[in-house]
Amino acid sequence: MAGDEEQVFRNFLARKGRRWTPERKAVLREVFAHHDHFDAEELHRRLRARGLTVSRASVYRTLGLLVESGLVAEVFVEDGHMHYEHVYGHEQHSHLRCLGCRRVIEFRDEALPGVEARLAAAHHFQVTGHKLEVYGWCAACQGKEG
Amino acid sequence: MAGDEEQVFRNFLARKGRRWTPERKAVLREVFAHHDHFDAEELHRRLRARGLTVSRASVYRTLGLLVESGLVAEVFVEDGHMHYEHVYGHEQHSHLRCLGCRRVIEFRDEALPGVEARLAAAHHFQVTGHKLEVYGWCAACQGKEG
DNA sequence: ATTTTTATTGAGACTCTATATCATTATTTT
DNA sequence: AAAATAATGATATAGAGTCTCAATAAAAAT
Ligand SMILES: [Mn+2]
Ligand SMILES: [Mn+2]
Ligand SMILES: [Zn+2]
Ligand SMILES: [Zn+2]
Repeated sequence: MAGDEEQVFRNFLARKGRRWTPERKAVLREVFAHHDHFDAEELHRRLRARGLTVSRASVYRTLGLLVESGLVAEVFVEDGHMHYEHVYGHEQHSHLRCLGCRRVIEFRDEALPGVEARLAAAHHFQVTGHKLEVYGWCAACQGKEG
Repeated sequence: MAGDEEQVFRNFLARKGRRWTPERKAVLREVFAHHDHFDAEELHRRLRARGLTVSRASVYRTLGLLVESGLVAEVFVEDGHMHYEHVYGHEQHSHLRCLGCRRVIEFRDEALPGVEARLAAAHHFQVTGHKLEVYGWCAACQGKEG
């Protein structure tokens, strides 16, 4: 299960008639090298820092494929652009965000599966996932709102 | 409480040393004229259609102020840009989105206040709000995933 | 192994959303 | 009425993300 993301991605690509390339491999590896939230330009920078030449266009394109495959998820918009995280091999979780220092705390809550189930039943939806962000002020930032 | 948004906005502006102008009034009125989800350009178009001349810049600026005041909320990103809704005078709700036809269903779930409360306690957060989106396929769109 | 087919790449142009600049105008205060 | 200062609109600018296309490389066919 863990470390298996390459096989999952290759299967996904094969199923869609897409190809496995060194660029896609490099992006996949970098995305799964750290557990953190990142954006496209940062990912591009990291790859270059490792001496791997993957164009900006290919980074964006591969990121799209990774999201489509379900290995990676869009987490939130900050500073006017999307941020991502790898999700394959990790428990589903949500994000608690401090409006002051912008710190992000990951959390799991047992109530969410119930919410999904109720919605599926009430609206005849085939629910595939959800995104929950909770906002507020962390202990350190409380009272600095002005 | 309902229809009170003008007074709330004027108070908000006064408190921040900002001014009440015809342009801000026009934007506020248009935002509260319909209950739907909209984007900045659409709002601008609607104002022009009414014969009101408010520049694009002022639309974006006023939208920012409305969000800051809490009268309006950012709901989701679609087609690469933000969508909004007025929230003042309405019960808090979340959004169920069909990945096929992009239809949006509003819903309320009793579990959410509990989630907020548990997070506040566990992380010493002063929680101010949350945003929940649930994704899936509506009855009409199921099986068209390809 | 060679050839053929076709997806991918990279460079840069381009689109679009959103913000910044700044001279002019309007609101608020004195 | 005058002074102070915030807001406006036109336009420029920034930034994220997509598109184009000729060259290249992966996979399939022979
Ligand atoms: Mn996370
Ligand atoms: Mn809504
Ligand atoms: Zn904080
Ligand atoms: Zn649908």
